Amino acid sequence: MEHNGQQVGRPRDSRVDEAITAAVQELLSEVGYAGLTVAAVAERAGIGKASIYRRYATKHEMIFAAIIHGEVLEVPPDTGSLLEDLTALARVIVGHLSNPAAAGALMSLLGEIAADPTLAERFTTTFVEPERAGNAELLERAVRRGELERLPDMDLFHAMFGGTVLSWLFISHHDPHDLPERLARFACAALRSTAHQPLPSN
Amino acid sequence: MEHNGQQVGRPRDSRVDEAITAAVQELLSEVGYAGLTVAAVAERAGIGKASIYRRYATKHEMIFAAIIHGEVLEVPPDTGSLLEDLTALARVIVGHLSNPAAAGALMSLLGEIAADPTLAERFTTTFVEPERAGNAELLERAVRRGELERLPDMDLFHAMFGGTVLSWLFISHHDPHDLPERLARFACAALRSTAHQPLPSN
DNA sequence: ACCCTTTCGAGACTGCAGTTTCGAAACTAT
DNA sequence: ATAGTTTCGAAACTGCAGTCTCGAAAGGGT
Repeated sequence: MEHNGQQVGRPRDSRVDEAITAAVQELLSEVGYAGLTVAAVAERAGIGKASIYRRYATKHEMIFAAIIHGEVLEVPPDTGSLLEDLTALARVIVGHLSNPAAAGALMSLLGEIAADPTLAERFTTTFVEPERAGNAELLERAVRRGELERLPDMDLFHAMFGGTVLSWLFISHHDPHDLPERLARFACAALRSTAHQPLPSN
Repeated sequence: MEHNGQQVGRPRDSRVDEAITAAVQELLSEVGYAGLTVAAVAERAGIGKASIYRRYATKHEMIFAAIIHGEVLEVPPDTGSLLEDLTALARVIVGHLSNPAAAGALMSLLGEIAADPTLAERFTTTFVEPERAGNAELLERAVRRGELERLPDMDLFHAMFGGTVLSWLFISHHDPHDLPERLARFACAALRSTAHQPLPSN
């Protein structure tokens, strides 16, 4: 019998995992999402395709894993001001989404996600939830600081903040240069306003 | 020589165009974006695949054309209230984006657009510009009505409003049921606030 | 030592879907 | 009529995702 959770058989070579994610990231920036082939990834990584499919069920999952590799969306440090905190947050998001390779990949991935509940689930727990929590943490700081009376509609705020950046970059195709300042000012004004009149219509 | 703008050669059969868009729309709602194949479209339309590729450079363009077929994003009628106008606008957007078929198609298309400037250009003039103009018209009504002192940062507002719906549906995967009311209330508060203190930090 | 299991790289194989080619048909101009 | 051009549907072509097999290697259990 086996001793504990130890696996029998030859253990996986962690360098293979790294080689795969590295190859995907490289090729993603070279040929883009649409031009990326599993065979090319295997060749670039110096491994067999079987080693890829032993880890990921589909090509999309492989790319997904490579994209999120170490992509922890960290909350910017406390600046002491809600406006500046939001500006910093917007800058982080813009920074992550400005990488043109990851950009197209993310959108294509969202297309896949719309048709694949499993992938959607993973995407939510990996990306959406942590980011939402980060947003909440940032706003809680403002509440503790006294800048806001209470937390706003967090679901809405989260969708609004990230969604605005997304739309700005990939739908409007505007220059992200001064987006952080403009968005932060807008969001800040909205937050202060809604916090004081939380349910104006009822 | 040719007489006027008349084309020489066999004229295109307009029924082919209609058959294509109809087949795409049907199949899109039956099998979704990922499951849609050009062969299936051709078969359903009773035509050859060449007739499709003579009209559209890629499968994505074909789907894009079928989706936007007659999909003019109309501005909701004047309700006499900014809040209700925004609610109606949000409902229109949610309505358009709630079709699960169009959902995946739009996101996949955005992925294509990120790597195809030609497609991006067409998408902008066909979708983005008219929608932005519609948003502006709705806000101008509020200004004329006296609810707002001036138009806000329209680039930002447009990205915010549509982007929030997009993120809400396709990233957060929340129920769109009460989104229009919540978004409209949020946007309304923000607009009134920013309009009264347009440049608070300078 | 000897088995058993699993991973490894390599490559062949399969099935499908996007794209192109082809001969026939439809139309205009001369 | 005839030539030239373009569209038509059918079928062939191409390329890739995904699967499978192979012999070798790396572990652990007994």
